[in-house]
Amino acid sequence: MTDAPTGRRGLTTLATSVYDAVREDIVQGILAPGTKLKIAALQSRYDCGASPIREALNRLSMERFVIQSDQRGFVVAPISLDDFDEITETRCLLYSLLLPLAIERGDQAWEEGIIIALHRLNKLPRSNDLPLDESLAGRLAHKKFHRSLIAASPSNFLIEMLDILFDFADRYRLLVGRIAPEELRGEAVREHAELVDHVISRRTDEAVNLAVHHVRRTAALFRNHISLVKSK
Amino acid sequence: MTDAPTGRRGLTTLATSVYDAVREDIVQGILAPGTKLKIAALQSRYDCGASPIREALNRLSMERFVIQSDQRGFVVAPISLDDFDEITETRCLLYSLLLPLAIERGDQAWEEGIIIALHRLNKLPRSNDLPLDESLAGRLAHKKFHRSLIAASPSNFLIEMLDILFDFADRYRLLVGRIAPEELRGEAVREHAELVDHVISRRTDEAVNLAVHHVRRTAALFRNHISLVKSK
DNA sequence: TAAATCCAAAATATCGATATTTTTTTATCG
DNA sequence: CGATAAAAAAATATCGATATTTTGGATTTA
Repeated sequence: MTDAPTGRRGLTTLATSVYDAVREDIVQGILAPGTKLKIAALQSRYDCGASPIREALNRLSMERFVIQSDQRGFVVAPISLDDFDEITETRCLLYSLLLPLAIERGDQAWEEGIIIALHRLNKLPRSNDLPLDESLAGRLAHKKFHRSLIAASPSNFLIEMLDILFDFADRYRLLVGRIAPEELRGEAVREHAELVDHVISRRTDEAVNLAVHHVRRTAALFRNHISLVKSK
Repeated sequence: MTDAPTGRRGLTTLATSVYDAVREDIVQGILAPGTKLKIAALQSRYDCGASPIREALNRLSMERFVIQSDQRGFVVAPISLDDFDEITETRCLLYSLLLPLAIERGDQAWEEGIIIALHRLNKLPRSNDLPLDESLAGRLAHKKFHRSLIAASPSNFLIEMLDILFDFADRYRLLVGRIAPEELRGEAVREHAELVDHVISRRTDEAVNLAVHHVRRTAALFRNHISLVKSK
């Protein structure tokens, strides 16, 4: 789920697990936008000293999940309609840019990566209470699917940026809450399949149009509700 | 010069000044690619404890100036031809994407920002020993000029990414050393003026072509020398 | 002599304590 | 009273010390 920067081998560090945990808590909205992140509070929450907490927050501030200001600590990144629109717009721009390049350059392994990612996304075990697209596993599979489409494009910088933007968008979606009625979920599944078809068949324009439409439509679904979200 | 994330008011922190210093040392090549960044060494170099050092390095690792691996510390990001090509390619892609949008959306303030940035770049006091484009002030002005061109585009995420990529590219340029003969510097000056002309006159295609050409030509100037750079 | 093992030295990650700075509260003055 | 100043409380940033992990030899072993 994470974009952790630390080349992870077997052993991890406290700083890294705090990073993971806080990041996920922010995306899930457990830590509300604007919340003050007090070191002492996080220390007791994660049962460690100040150093791992501060290292984690320093990392998150570079990703913009957290806002840091010298001598005044850290807050969870606030939300706004403008911010959301910019996230959506940037995602669309990057898909328009990268999808054609991936289609042009993609090889067999790339195609197969897409097929696998779609398969895994669709075959995820469904739980009754929690909608698939709010579960950690569901979100991760969805993110990996989106990434697989552009995996063959020539810029890892931009691929990673899209990953982060995906999580930003997910935060807004989760903050707004379960707004997607069943038929809309079905529509997403259909769009995914259709998108894969376009991409694999190298129908560049159709693929881009659908990808952008998919992002915009999903965004529009809950854009109106954003102003209702409670911040701190 | 910096992309420091910390909303800076009057007072700063040790962590932030170490962040600035190490970042600049990496861009200048004073800290060579691949160099192990030992906490104790940095402590005596910057005369502070481990915490500010580690916080600075954690920030830098998220920007990819530094590579972190859990339990094994930090190294200066290594260099490679592939990495350099990806940086160059991504910069070209982003200019192709953002410049048309900026031209389309830019208002008078945007135009004037470009004029000012170019003016400041050209009027910088020249010192005899250090070429302008290797001085901190010169590089900063150059970066600001490039940013001014796309400042009106709709994605701050991508504008900031280009800023970082500019510094990545500058690191390679500075590592390779003074390879730009006088006439080539003159050519850069001419290209800048021409580029501004295209942009302000809304000649989108010409502007994009020249911007991409400018980036690629500059990159090609020292690409061959990269393999000669000594890493650690 | 290449590989595996053990050990010492070095380095990292983390803790607990504290100086500094900011925030909140209380008191004072016009 | 509202504004301001002083004092107290809270929070941040940083230090110095230490447990843990990795690294780099020696040393042994197959």
